[in-house]
Amino acid sequence: MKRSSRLSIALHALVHLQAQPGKSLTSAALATCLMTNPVVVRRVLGELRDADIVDASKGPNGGWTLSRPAEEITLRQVYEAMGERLLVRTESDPGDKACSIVRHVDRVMTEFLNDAEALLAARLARTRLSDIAGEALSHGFPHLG
Amino acid sequence: MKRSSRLSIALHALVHLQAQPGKSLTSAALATCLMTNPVVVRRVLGELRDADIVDASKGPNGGWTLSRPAEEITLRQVYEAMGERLLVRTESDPGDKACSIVRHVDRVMTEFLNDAEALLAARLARTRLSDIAGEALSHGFPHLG
DNA sequence: GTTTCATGTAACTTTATGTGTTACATATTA
DNA sequence: TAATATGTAACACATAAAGTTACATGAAAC
Repeated sequence: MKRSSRLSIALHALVHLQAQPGKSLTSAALATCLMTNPVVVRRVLGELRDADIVDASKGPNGGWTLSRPAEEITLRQVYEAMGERLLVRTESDPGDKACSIVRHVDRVMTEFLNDAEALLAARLARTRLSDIAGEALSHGFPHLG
Repeated sequence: MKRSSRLSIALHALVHLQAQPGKSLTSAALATCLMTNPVVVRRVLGELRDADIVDASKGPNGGWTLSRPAEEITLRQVYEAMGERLLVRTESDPGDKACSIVRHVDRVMTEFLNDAEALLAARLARTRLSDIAGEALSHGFPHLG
């Protein structure tokens, strides 16, 4: 499988949960939908649970549900809950820091990436789970402008 | 070594080339500076050569030089020459496309990432190699604003 | 309380990707 | 023609993500 499909898996699972309000879905059921493994689902949703985005309950009739309405869940919350980086890291070898040019390039790139990360986070905060889930919204993503 | 240090290697090499105007540096010399392997240097600079950012010459006194002044080389050109993505890919498993939710999430994420990519590219276009190389510019990266 | 079912998590395997390395062909200069 | 540098294929190695197995823990239903 591709690298870093975790965010995609998370969103996919959230859309499924939102599509069945009040009903809890098990890791196994979601894994079937997402064509992956129940443990993978638990690992991803576990991070969302720690961020109070979803709830997990054990035992019969247990499973996963949204902690709050889809209108109150932003993509930024999901993104930050997972500790994912949308931007690749471009750091150098640690043993390379003796070179002043390396340090300079690293610092310059780090500043750029930090700024860019904040920019993207702000954009993600504008989109709610309900925005990407509804059929009515087949127009796609709100444009970055 | 870390993931995706290619862009860092490229910038580091370009700064070195710019610091020695008119003088060609060999892959071996650059590899020593960058604490990596000559072949790695050739692989990275080879892509910049294809984009007419650097020139390579063989034989004695051969090596690498900038194709044009550092003021005329933008980070966007470097970035695009390398086919690098600053943003991670978040696509799903190909066999997963039967699910309409997967397709929808993928499309939505792809649109967002494409927009974000264009945004970042525009920012990168504002920065020239000469901006990050000069000692006078110890103030860091031009802020994204 | 016991059974059942679902999450929680550790441990390991598999797979993908980037990087390091060796080897050698090709081209250019003296 | 000898020396030197790039160009590139082929392979080894390291790392990280994902898949998998196994089992402990907890909650509901009977």
